[in-house]
Amino acid sequence: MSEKGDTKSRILDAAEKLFGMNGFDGTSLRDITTAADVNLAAINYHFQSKDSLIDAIVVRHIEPVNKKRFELLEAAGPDPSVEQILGAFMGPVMQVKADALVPLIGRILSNPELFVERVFHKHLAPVSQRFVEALSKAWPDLPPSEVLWRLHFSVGVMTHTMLWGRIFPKITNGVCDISDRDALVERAVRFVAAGFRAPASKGSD
Amino acid sequence: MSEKGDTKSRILDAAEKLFGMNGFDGTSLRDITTAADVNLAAINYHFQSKDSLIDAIVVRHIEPVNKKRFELLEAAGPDPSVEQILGAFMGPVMQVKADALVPLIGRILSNPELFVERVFHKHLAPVSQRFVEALSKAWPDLPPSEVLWRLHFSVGVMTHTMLWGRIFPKITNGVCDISDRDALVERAVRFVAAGFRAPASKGSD
DNA sequence: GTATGATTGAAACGAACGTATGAGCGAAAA
DNA sequence: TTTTCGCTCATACGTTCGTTTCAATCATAC
Repeated sequence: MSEKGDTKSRILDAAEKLFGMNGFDGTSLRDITTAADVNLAAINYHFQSKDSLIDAIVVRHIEPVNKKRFELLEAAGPDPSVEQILGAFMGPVMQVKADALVPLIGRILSNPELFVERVFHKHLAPVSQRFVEALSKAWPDLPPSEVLWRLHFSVGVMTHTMLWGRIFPKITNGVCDISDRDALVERAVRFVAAGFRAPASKGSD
Repeated sequence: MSEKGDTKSRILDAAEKLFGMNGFDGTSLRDITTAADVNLAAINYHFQSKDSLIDAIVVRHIEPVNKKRFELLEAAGPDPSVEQILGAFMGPVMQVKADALVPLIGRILSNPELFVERVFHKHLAPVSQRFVEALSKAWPDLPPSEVLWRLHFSVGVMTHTMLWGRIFPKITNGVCDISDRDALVERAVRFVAAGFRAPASKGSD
């Protein structure tokens, strides 16, 4: 078992691709089993339900990403720059290998219902906390609440870029192409890092 | 006809609220007609289909927003600052009156399928073009493609903020609250304006 | 009053969905 | 060989969906 082309893997591969392309609601289990060339019941055998399948996919990719995030943050030393911190935060997400995963991650991060209950509390709260700490240390003038706001904004930049990466070049005559992932991260980090260095608003609570 | 509480208006009001809360796929016509206290067939009588209803809602709100955007840009004079331009771009969206519309706008802007075919080409391409021009003029060092990238990022900030505005405060103990809309716009504009002022990447095509 | 056209009502349609069932298969264990 | 067990198969269940139908109702014009 567990060879590359077995049923379970084929389901996951097809599901990731289709969920990314058409969204979670826009993809039926029959779409997945047809694309994966497996029987419809295989999904309910290997996973228990559609929701559990989504969870499995999310967890499968979010764990290595977070591991990489912490590694990069550690590797940046005791006093990382804002660019290094944000690069560690955004890089592992935006540099995900398979192209099919790019829009999928956008879907996950732009789906509050799915996200809050099943992803945030479990997998992202500690990440958020750790990076807010690092950013507060690197930029002490900024109130913690403002750091959280700007990290929130940065997630928006990241999410939007990935969700639209497949479509946006088509409506801009190929300008905003995301195929060069390293350049993309550099560009995004440059943007949000400058945003972080903006002076704090007066009334930031 | 056309009094405040008539069938057509009640459908629109209920639909906006429910689409914002639960998404387009997550809201059935029966949900809408129940909330609006109208008959199920009323939707297919006043609008032809669910898709047309969505279109009607989108168009109803996107036109005044774009009108306001151009007005603010004009009012900023012949040489507006980056802050003024971005304020004109983001303000009318984020300052939308009814609270129910906030997540709805997030839904619209984070739904590529709906967006590209039915919204972008019709309603947003001219807006994008006009604001890229203004930003290029205000910040001549930046290549036009980089301006487009950063406007793209700014839309991400805006979209994410609105889509998560209802939920994010709950998972941050009330920190990122969006109820003060003016402060929100000021905060977001401050962030993205600083991002725009970052030096251009080397290999920006 | 009566006819007319716009609107609303209850009910049903076919299709697609997630899920469940139980027989059948093949390889490893006995 | 026989048994066992993980897995796949065709098929169907019950629900919900968007949409349609057509009779009933209402306000207005004649």
